Amino acid sequence: MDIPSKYEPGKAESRWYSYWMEQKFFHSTPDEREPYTIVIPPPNVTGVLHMGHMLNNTIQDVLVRRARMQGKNACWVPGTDHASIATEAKVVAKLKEEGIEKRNLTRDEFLEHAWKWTHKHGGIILEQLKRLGASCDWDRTLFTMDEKRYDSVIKVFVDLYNKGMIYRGVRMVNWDPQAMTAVSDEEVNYTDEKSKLYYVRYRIVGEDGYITVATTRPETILGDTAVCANPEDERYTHLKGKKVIVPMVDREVPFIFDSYVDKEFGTGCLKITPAHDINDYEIGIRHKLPSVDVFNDDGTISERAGMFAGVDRFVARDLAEKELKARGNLVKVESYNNKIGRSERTNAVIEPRLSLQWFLKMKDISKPALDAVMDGEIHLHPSKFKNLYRHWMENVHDWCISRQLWWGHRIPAWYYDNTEFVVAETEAEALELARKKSGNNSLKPGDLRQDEDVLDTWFSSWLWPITSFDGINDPKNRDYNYYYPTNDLITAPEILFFWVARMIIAGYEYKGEKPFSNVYLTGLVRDQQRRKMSKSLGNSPEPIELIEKYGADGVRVGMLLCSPAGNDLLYEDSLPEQGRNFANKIWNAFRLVMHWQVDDGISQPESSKAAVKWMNEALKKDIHDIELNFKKFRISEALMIVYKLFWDEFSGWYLEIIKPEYQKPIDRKTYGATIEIFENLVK
RNA sequence: GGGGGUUUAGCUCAGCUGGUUCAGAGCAUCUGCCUUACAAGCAGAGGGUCGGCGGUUCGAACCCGUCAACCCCCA
Repeated sequence: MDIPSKYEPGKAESRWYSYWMEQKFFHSTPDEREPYTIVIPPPNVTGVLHMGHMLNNTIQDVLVRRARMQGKNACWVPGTDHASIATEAKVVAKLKEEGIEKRNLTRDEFLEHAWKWTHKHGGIILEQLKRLGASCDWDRTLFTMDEKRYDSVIKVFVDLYNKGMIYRGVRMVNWDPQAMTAVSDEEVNYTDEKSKLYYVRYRIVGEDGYITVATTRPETILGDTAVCANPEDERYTHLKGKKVIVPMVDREVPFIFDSYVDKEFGTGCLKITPAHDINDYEIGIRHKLPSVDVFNDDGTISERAGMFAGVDRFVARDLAEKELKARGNLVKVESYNNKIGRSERTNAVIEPRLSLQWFLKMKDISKPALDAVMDGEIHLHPSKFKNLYRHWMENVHDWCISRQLWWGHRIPAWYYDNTEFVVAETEAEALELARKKSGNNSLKPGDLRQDEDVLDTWFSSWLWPITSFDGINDPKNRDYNYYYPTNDLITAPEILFFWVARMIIAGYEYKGEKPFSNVYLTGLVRDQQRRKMSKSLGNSPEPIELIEKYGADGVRVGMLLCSPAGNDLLYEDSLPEQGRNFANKIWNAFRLVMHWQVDDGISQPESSKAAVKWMNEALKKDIHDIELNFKKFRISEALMIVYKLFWDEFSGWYLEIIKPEYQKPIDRKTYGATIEIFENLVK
């Protein structure tokens, strides 16, 4: 028998994987065994595998395979996420390349393009996961917008609406003018950026004087409805009850006092634009100020502003500067660093904006989810995230769940006149409800108009552990009652709130039970300069190429060895190299043992006998330690024990001791024991 | 501005309720070896005021205070 001295992972891995698939080793159906369940954090349907996925899914694979070896009925449910904004943006961009503008398409036409795109790219990432060796139950593959998942989301929306937990209202939202949709608070990233601070003077009505206001956004002056100072600021107390004139539009607005204003900042005097700043909005409510929305959906200035109509907001800023200067209202301009909110999806500067949206009340519904983590019903690993979780859950805001997009679950609300609407699962039910509610029995289907907006993507993924087993449509079904609650959830800390917290909330609301017992938060994969690996930076290696070069197991062992829970992983090529070397080490140990001839005639030397005993003890001790580490979700450490056990104890000492002289046979007893040890090790 | 976290070898990190596994592991480095399983290997070696300062204690990487640096989240 000739075995090459170098392990060739490519061949072995693909052969084993097809064998596993053919034998349906990963498939699970409910039986009398204890279940072990993981639902995959669904990757973006049109995405491709990146380093984070590799780390994340490797950990899941380890846990699932371990459960399987422990005799549990292990089920790992794969699937993909429709990723509303991201996918829609990609489709829009692709259509644009073909010379098609989204606004020239009907909703249905656009969705047809989007589905085509999804079908074309949707399978890629799942195939890549197979290359990685992920032992998912592929027969259960799901999509957040397949029929059952879609229906579940609609049902839940209707249910929450009927319980009075979903409402429609005008609120300040984060508006992304490029995607032309509202985004949630969590989808806004704040960065320090250089900007200018403009000092602008406003004439005081009935006096000769001016007051000066500092602002970073002179274009919003058009929407000012007050000027405000701190009530304790003596510089301005004499202006009580006075009015001032807004420059450019010459509107008379009151001078008011509110303790929100920081005396130290700028001139201590703040212009109030309730339509375009969250704090101004709140001050506006307190002082019953009107609000003037000066922007259009795409970030250009609207007719309502009174000037610069149709001009982009950043161009308008420069125009406003010139205009103010020309009118003698501009006192000075300073350079200034301030925090700018940008959309996570499009990187466009977020515009705080008043808008009519759908919201989910979070306060009551999130209570059980807070308790579950605090009481240890659900464990976060590492536990340092507990405090963070509590802080967030105690300060939840209502969740803006509507998005001005087409790709997603369309809000099941039907309007039968401009403001009146009903919420129902189907149009037929809606019609019936509308007739009842309006008292107008002659309403026809054509009189109903469905809400144009879709739901936030997280409004489907927060149900994922439930809908994976169709628990909303059919709560009595066998899978749901067998697999739920799932055991462990593996994900990145950045979506602890986006997703994890909300899944816990949904779990208690719809099943009265936690969705999982353990949450393992992985670190981020970064490069040597600690930069997050990303496509745009181009600092990420291509995962599939790595697999080809080092073998999937090599890459996986390498990554796992140095990524304790919650710690970032600084990637370099030496990692998969180490993994590959380990695979090679195993290969060669196997090769050595396979070459031995067995002779029943010779007896076992004392040295071998002792070695077998010693090796088995070492093995027993390490298995015990490995168990302990798994219990604490210290997977890196567990793997390191295996690594050292195999490399040092087994290969370094044991094999050297029992190794017979060159070309001499080995005794039966030692051989048998060795094979047994080997098999235990490989597990 | 509020909260959380981190700081131990060149790098990534262990180190539990203070005391014989307390200064550790892997990788990297250096030296010597192509020795019949493996050079993707083997044998050996070096390397740290445990962020700074102060305190508690018979005793501190570990507890307390303080300062510093870095990271994350929220406004």
